[in-house]
Amino acid sequence: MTHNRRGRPREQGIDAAVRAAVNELLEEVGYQRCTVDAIAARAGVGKAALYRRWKSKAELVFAAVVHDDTLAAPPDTGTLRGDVTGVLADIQSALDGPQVRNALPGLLADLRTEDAPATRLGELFLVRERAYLVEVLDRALARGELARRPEVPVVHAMLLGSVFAWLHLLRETVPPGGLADALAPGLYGAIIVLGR
Amino acid sequence: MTHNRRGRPREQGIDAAVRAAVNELLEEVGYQRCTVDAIAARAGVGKAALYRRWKSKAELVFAAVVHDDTLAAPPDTGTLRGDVTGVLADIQSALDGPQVRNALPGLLADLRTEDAPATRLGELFLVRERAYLVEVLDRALARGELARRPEVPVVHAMLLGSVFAWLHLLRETVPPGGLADALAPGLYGAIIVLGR
Amino acid sequence: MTHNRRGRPREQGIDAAVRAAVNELLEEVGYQRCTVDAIAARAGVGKAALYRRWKSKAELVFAAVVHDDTLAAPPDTGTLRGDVTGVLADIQSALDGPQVRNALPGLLADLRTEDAPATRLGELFLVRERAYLVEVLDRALARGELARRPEVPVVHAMLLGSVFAWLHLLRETVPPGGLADALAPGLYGAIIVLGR
Amino acid sequence: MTHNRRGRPREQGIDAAVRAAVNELLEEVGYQRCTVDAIAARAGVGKAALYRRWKSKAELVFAAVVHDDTLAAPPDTGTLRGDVTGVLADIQSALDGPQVRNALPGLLADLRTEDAPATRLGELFLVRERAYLVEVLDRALARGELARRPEVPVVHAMLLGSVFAWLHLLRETVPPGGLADALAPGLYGAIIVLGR
DNA sequence: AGGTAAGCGAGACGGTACGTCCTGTCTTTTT
DNA sequence: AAAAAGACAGGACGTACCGTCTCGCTTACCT
Repeated sequence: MTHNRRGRPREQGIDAAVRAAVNELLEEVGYQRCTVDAIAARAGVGKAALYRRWKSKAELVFAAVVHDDTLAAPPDTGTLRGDVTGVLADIQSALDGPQVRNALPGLLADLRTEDAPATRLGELFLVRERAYLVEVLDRALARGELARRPEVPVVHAMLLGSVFAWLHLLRETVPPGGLADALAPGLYGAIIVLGR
Repeated sequence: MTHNRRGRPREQGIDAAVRAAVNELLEEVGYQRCTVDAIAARAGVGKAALYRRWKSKAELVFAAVVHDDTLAAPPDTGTLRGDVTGVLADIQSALDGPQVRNALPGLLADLRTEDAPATRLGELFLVRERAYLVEVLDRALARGELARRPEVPVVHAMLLGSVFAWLHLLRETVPPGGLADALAPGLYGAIIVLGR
Repeated sequence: MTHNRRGRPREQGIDAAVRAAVNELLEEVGYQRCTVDAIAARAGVGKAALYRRWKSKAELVFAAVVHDDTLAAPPDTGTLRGDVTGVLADIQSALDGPQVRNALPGLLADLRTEDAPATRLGELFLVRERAYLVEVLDRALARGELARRPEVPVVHAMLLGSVFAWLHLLRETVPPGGLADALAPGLYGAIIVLGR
Repeated sequence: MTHNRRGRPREQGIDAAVRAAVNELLEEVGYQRCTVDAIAARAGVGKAALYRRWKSKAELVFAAVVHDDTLAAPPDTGTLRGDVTGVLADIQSALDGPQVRNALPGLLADLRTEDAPATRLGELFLVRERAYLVEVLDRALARGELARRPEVPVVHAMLLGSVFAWLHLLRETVPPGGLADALAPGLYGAIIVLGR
């Protein structure tokens, strides 16, 4: 359960208002100039309410940027090829979008600084992503598309990394057919080779 | 030529002292707490001397962290498989190491903020990397290992992204056989499929 | 009567518990760090209960620090000289003591800020003090020790101010014979001169 | 000497600009709402420049409010009676005035909180005041107006305290003839009695 | 040989953000 | 309706860092 039964309960609307404020500010001014004071002001909220919920700006922004429905459902398209495309599209939808695109580099930098719980939040996201991946691979095994399951971290790194590199390292424009379609052939091939 | 002929010439030892100071500090305290003041103090140098050479902390750290011999020689091992492993090893050697590992996320965040010349430095690195990649692919074409040259940005994203994700997103430990060897099979397969 | 008959009656012990908590905290940490939250916590009381009784921290602390028996009885020693010593002792007992000594400066600062009713509390205290003073002077007139009654505010300022300055401005240690005895001769002389 | 010979020297105008800003703000909004940020903004100065010179808001305001010429010259009027009036006028001029009047209570409260150096600043002022007092008393001894020198702290408390109480405790309006003239007769009488 | 332009270490400067703290109010549930 | 608990808005404080500027000094080039 989330908090004690005694005392005034946390106000419901605040989380939503903050999430909205953060996303607006990220889009308008980017991560660095998305100030905690500005967030509080735009959300009509005191800074104390923010720090009562999140322990730093980084965690706050992370929580605002990662929606619950991100990576909501593992796709099942009937073929490994289709599933890989689906996973890539999910990853892209999580890493793309004006807000995340602005936030991610700063977030990576700030979360790394924080003692341990950098893990807490990031892992939460990655763990779910990896679970989807395992499911996709297991389905392919069941279908006979793979003879054995490749190392999951390797596949994870290739899929997640390819999307991330495209968006944040190479800073290429997203190709007309969609990023997932551009990356899927090669990464599908990689998985097939690893699972032979 | 780098500057006017008049006046006192720039002192020679400073670049080396600064590079050393930055690398020590990155390893000891990470990027965020690797302060410009701390760098200057440790290098026994005034801040003005730093800003005379580099236009921001990010460029300074970037310059200190990227050695000239990074990606020095394009590997030629006789096979695409071997060349891919070589490129991956080069990428790893550029992204790994205690300093870069600490610096990279912060660097990505700060360079993104800076107006245009974020490009200047980052691109310089990426452009060379991409040239090596083109050479590797062309060699494979010449050998008949590939029928056509895959989209270079796609290959680039897969290779660079896989290493980056392993080190900075998934934060996995480097496997005993080496990261390049772990990633090479799948990525080699991907290139083969794309070049068919 | 002070409040409606309906609903739960105000709990009796609260005033005493708060007074005790305030005095403990004043002694332990001083006025500024004697937080309203700390008072409530130590008294085992909600903050609302405090603000239902007093309209600000300053009034709360003031009420806790001024005992009812402060300046309880106007001394009558038979001589002006003795009466002055008595008044001084009363003033000292009101301004001295570990709690008041810690509280007074902060109290003065905060009460001054508050709109009008700063007066309400402070005056209450000063008015009673002044009444005692008038009585003392009138007795001296009746005895023939004074020919005319000196300006009361002047006398009041001299008596109260001397004690306050000793304790809070000069921060001298209280002399062995007692502060009242140290100050009485001079101030008695002053009154005599003024009443000649 | 005021600072090291190396490095950029402290800018001269800042102290004056800050002093002016503080005095304006004290008069306009009082001590509590005379914010450090507001001071910095009005003085056109960064907060760092303030905290480089003074270690807290209280010390900053104190320094701005106590001019060097406060209590500049010990008066010599030829008679103790005149000298006492002069000292009282000096004290009043130090404690009165729109700024000091607004600042003093808050200052007393905040300086008391700070560890030791509350002393540093306050004492500086009191020590000079006491020195003047000693000189006045010694002159009176030399003239034969006093047979022996009264306890200085007692006299100090009476003079300083009377003015302070008038202005900050009783909050009486300053009488038409001037506060010094109203208080001088009684306090002169007190000193005479003590010095008999 | 001396002037001068640019370099140098040191450190102060304006600006900006962070995270903490505290006050006075409000909102729960319980009594 | 009052109680304890504790969340809320607002706002100040003091710290930290960045990139710039200003000292007094030093070093090489160019007259």
